[in-house]
Amino acid sequence: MTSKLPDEDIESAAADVSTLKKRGQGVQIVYDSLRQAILELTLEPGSPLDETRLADQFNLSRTPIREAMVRLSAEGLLLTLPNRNTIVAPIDFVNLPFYFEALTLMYRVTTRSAAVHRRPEHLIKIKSLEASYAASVARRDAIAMIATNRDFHVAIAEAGGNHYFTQLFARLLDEGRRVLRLYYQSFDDALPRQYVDEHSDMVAAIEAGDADTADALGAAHAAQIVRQIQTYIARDTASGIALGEVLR
Amino acid sequence: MTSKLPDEDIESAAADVSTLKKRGQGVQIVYDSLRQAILELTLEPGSPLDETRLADQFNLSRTPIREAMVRLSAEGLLLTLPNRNTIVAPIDFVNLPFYFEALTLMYRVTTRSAAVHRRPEHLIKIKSLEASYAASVARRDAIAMIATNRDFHVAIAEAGGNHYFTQLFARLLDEGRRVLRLYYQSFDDALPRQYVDEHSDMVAAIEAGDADTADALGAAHAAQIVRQIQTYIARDTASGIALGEVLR
DNA sequence: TGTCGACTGTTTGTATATAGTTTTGCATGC
DNA sequence: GCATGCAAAACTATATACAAACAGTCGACA
Repeated sequence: MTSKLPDEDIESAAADVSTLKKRGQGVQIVYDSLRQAILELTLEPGSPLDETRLADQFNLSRTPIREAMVRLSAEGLLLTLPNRNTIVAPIDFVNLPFYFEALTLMYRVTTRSAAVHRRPEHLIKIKSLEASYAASVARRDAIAMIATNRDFHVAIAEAGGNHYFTQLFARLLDEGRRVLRLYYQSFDDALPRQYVDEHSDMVAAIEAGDADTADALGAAHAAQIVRQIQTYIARDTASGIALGEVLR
Repeated sequence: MTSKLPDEDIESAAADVSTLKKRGQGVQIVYDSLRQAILELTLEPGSPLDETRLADQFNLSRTPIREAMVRLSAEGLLLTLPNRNTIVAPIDFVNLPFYFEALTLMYRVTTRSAAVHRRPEHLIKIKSLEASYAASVARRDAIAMIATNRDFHVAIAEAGGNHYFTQLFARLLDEGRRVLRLYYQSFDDALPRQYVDEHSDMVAAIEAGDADTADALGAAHAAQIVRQIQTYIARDTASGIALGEVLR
């Protein structure tokens, strides 16, 4: 199965804004579009990006395209092969254990910090995103679920106030969006409901300022996710299908 | 006091390689030069960078200069003001407590992980850098001390094997280089000797595979550094000098 | 004398052109 | 049938050109 070129998807995203782009906005539009396409797997891991083609699709010159690509490379979402082309960073299943380790630590640290440093405006935002997540679970909208779940936890991290943690955590959650996207493609919605409850408990602990409980809930939440993904991968690897497309 | 333009410093660095630069090397050279200049405070925090001038100094066009600057911005070492100029990122003394929090956690996590995952080739590299650090302390070479100390701890993080931790830790240590540079300007060399001993203990714990001891030593090492910098800043803030230049 | 506004110079953001490298396809020889 | 070498195409890295935005200055007017 040869991977088709997802020209139309990106092109449509570009066409929406091609008329009202101003000086200084071009790079941002390209960056946002590509980033979203990568994280939602519209652009498959490993697929090549051609500067000239993207320039045509976005109605820009190659210069802002390159700048957006450099930024995405710096974040690890793209891989630049010198004098060769640039590809979407493959999902690194080999290092998944280290990913889980980092993710778990950040879940704990950010939730704990939020319980200590949260202020009213943080709680408002967190609760709003908690509701958005619950709504997307009710709608069984997998893409919205993944995106709002990410935003929910980033909001908690922001309440913690430590910019270094927030940034690493956001990067981990984004990276995780790609794995989760694979994951959610093949299972019922029983577990997301469980997440809704866990989110609710976390918010309560944060609001109460109970750092230890928040920490424990963060750890449990992380363990939950890790266990599910591991189960999924084990099952999938055993049957030997589907992942081959992405592993390459 | 108006900040002088450190043209010559960067220019000399550029001149060294201007003759033997090849396609694909230009951006890397600019990136490395600027990065080093920023971290060693040759380029003062807050000082502006002019693309055209840098292009002249490096004998390149503005395109590779911009690309290097975009990468440095993504790492937080530069601050881009849209349609205005780009400046060296100021040192954020306000968020220093969060910096210390992150640094301490990473010291603990990386040292612990190293004790678990280290392999012979890691130990060889770590010991080599430990010796380099001791040598630069003996020479009372502050710049080398700071740089090798950074490399020593990054090597430990690499032995831990978790790329996410290594990357955050390296970024924190680099950011710290700028603070330490201020710090080392005004004190005797008694404390670096203490660091040499602490490094030695850490290596021993890592080699023995004693994770808990390694963790504790990492925490103690971090606390040591934090306490010293806090003392320095408190004293300096009290006297009201020197920091004004950088705080702006 | 102070304030507002147009003008000018400087610098960035984007477009286009040029040069150099890698890949790919084909042809030729073994 | 397969390997090897050459040529052309494709694409990237860098250079240059152009246009928009902002900062500072000077002058007009209140």
